[in-house]
Amino acid sequence: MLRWGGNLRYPWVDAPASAGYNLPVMSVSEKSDKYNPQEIEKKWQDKWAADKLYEVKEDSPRPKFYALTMFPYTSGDLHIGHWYAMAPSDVYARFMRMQGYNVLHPVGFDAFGLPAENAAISRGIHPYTWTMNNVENMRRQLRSIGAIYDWTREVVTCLPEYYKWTQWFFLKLYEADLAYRGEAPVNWCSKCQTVLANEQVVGEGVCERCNTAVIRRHLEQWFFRITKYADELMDHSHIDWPERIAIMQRNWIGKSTGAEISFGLDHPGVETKEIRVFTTRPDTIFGVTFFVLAPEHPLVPHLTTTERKAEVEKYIIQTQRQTEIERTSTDKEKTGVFLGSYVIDKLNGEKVPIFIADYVLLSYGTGAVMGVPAHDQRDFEFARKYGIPIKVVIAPEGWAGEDLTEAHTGSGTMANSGQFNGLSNEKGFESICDYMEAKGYGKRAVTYRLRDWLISRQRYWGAPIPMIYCDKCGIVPVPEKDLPVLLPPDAEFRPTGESPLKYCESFVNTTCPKCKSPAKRETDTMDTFMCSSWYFLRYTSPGKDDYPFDKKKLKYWMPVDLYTGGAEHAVMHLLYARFFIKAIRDCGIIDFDEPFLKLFNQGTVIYQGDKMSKSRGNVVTPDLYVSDLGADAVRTYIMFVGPWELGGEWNDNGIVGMSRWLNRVWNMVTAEYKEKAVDADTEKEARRMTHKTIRKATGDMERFRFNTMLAALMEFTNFLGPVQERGTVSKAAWQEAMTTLLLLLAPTAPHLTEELWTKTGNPYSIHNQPWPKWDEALAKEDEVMLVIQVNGKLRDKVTVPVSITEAEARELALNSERIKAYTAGHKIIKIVYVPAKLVNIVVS
RNA sequence: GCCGAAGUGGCGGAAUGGUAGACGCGGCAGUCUCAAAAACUGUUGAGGGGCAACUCUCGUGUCGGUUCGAGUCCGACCUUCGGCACCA
Repeated sequence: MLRWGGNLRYPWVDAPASAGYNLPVMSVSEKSDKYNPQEIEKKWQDKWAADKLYEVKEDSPRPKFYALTMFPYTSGDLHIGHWYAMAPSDVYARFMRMQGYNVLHPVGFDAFGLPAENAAISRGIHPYTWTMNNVENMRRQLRSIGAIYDWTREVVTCLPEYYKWTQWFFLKLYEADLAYRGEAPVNWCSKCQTVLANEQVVGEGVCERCNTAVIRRHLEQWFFRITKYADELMDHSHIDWPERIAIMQRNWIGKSTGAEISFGLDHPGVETKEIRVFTTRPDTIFGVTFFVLAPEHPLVPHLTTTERKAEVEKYIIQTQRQTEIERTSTDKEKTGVFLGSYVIDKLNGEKVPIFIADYVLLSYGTGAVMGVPAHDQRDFEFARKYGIPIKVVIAPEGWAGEDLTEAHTGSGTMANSGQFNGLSNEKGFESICDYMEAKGYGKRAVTYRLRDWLISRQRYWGAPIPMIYCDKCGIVPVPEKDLPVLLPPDAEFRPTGESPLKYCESFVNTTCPKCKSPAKRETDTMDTFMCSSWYFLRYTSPGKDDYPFDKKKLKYWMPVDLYTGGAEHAVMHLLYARFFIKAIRDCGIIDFDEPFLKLFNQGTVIYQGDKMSKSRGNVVTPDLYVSDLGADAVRTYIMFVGPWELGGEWNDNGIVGMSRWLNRVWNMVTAEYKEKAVDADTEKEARRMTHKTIRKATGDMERFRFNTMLAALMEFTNFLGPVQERGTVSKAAWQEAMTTLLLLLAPTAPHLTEELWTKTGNPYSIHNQPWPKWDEALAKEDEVMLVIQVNGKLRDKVTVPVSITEAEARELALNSERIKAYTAGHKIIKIVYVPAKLVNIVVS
């Protein structure tokens, strides 16, 4: 007997043989009552919980599988969007469980963050109360899904037992010099009164949370050195992630390879004798005709001549006044001002005028740019506007010295470049770099768009950064034994938006751990993405209180085998978590490189033209559907509407169809089956359908194609309906079909199938049964429809045995009366044959 | 502007380069009923021909191409949605 399927490797799931007649026997009770989802769902949820059916241990002989879904933020209500994330992932986790894995599928709450604090300010509720009330409600709603969550492992990030370890990790990163305090221009949201990471500035430069325009401020803040890991984070070759997400991360990191080139400076009263620029095009160095500094560049005041001073200052003020939106608008005309001073191009000794222009950003590269108008479109526009010469040094093909109408950014032959003339620009790139490195004018260099991760937030509702400022000792970390640094419960929430911690004396005033003199605590709290960078480690070790996790248990479960969630986290959570794992690996805390081996992004649920979310005010709660049709119908519908990765507009048009179908399944299984007119063909067909359906459902499950899996199960029941009515198969074949149907449906509709499984005399629980296997020999068709085409157009169809030979098929096709009508009078040029599928007769 | 994904009936959607529209919703007709709902059965892409069993033509965003054969592959374009956006 042939055995197929991905579970071959795991003998302990060796199911009742797939050939089928020895599957558990069903005895159907005479009394077939109605399907009542409300009753059975409650009953089974309670029983599963009481029996600890879904609690997992690390001592299983089965291989582990860590199936993780991004934990929800404690907004207070679970909506259809949450179900769309959680129900299918539960189905997959259940499928893997039936496939013989020891499956960890935990749940928890991302519980720190601004909305809790806003509720405190606007409604006088303490953030803790607001959050924990929401947690309570969401727990209830999560339970109604009927998922296999192991609630003993629940994580709530705002509880001291959790954030103690968030703070501990901060200290470890600080010890490893991966956390530092530095001054930097930061994104400031005046409404939230806090800084934002670059990733949290969205759209046209507005705050991710409140849509307020973000402004720039210079502040001392805490940073993580994520840029140190830029290269490693660019590499997705060891993880199975959607290419789309990998590309988004790589674009965000934005690696540029080029050179750092030194320009000479000889300006009265300025000590600095060089300014460095970063360029990706060192091959165009001979085309430099101007030089640009960012308006905020510290050298600008010193390089401005007296007669240019007024104009330069005016321009700087003008730049500051612009919002990020205006300044970064691509189609804005390039503007700038000449400082009156010059740098020296070291390669040819020429004087190059220095400008400032707002299109040069202090935060990228060195904050200075060499202007090569002939080969950079921005520089080209700038040069045109200010009458700066445009010097071609990379000749485009066929160029005969005429003026360019736009910058030539492609490749070409080096010209006007002294000793490098005649080289291809690619060769010129290398030669010029070699030359500059030899002369000390510059060197090859790499720059990233990625900035260090700014984690300070001027808010109350977050994990306090465990640092102390002492007048004598400077910055002193809180000793590990003093963790957690607790949030003071009595802070005052003012509508000014300022952090309550700043004004909470009992919190701020402390003693220096080193010298014991009076000192002050850091009042900033950590970005919540810090909390979500390690929660999946905590799930492995519930309640551990002397270390963030149990090392053995961590080693058993990590890394996460499958992580599912929305693609909106591509450059925030997913990048931070990867960085965090690499950082603590380098601190010696763990020994793997990536947190999530496989990533799957489900689509977004849209409602009223927008992503469904509480903050957008367009949520649809599943509670009403659940109380009306049952959680099983909602689960089934969510998975049936389309491929999981696509998402789409929410409507409940078809949900009643799922309810109908589940009812049909109920009636079919509970009704007594009577053999009436058993016929060999139908018997064979029934068994074929059973095994074909197992094959289809298994393949679809593996690919997350839940919609087509359910369609296949529906086709199966559509086939079985008349069979049951007419009693045309043996009781054994019928029971095989029923057993298979329930097992295949078990992950999708866990309550209904459990009820029917036990009701028909099978041992509790269906969720401990192995996934059925198919027998390829039984699944195989023995007759197929042979399609006959003439010139690629369908002209006839005949039923033939699968074993038909090419010669037989050709003969059959040519002798068909229908076909003759199309071939008569034409010359047959060739005949294409696809085995047991199609004959195409090509005629003149 | 750049990167990515997607365009198929009234709707959600299905289809290893080989019968387009599986499955479900909705619609229509019927069974049951005093009637309705529920349930069940049949039917349902558009257009044409035939009393009929049937049959022909067109049809997967647009225009080309490759192929015996294209929803599927290639090129150009249009639309929608996500992401990035003066990154030197």
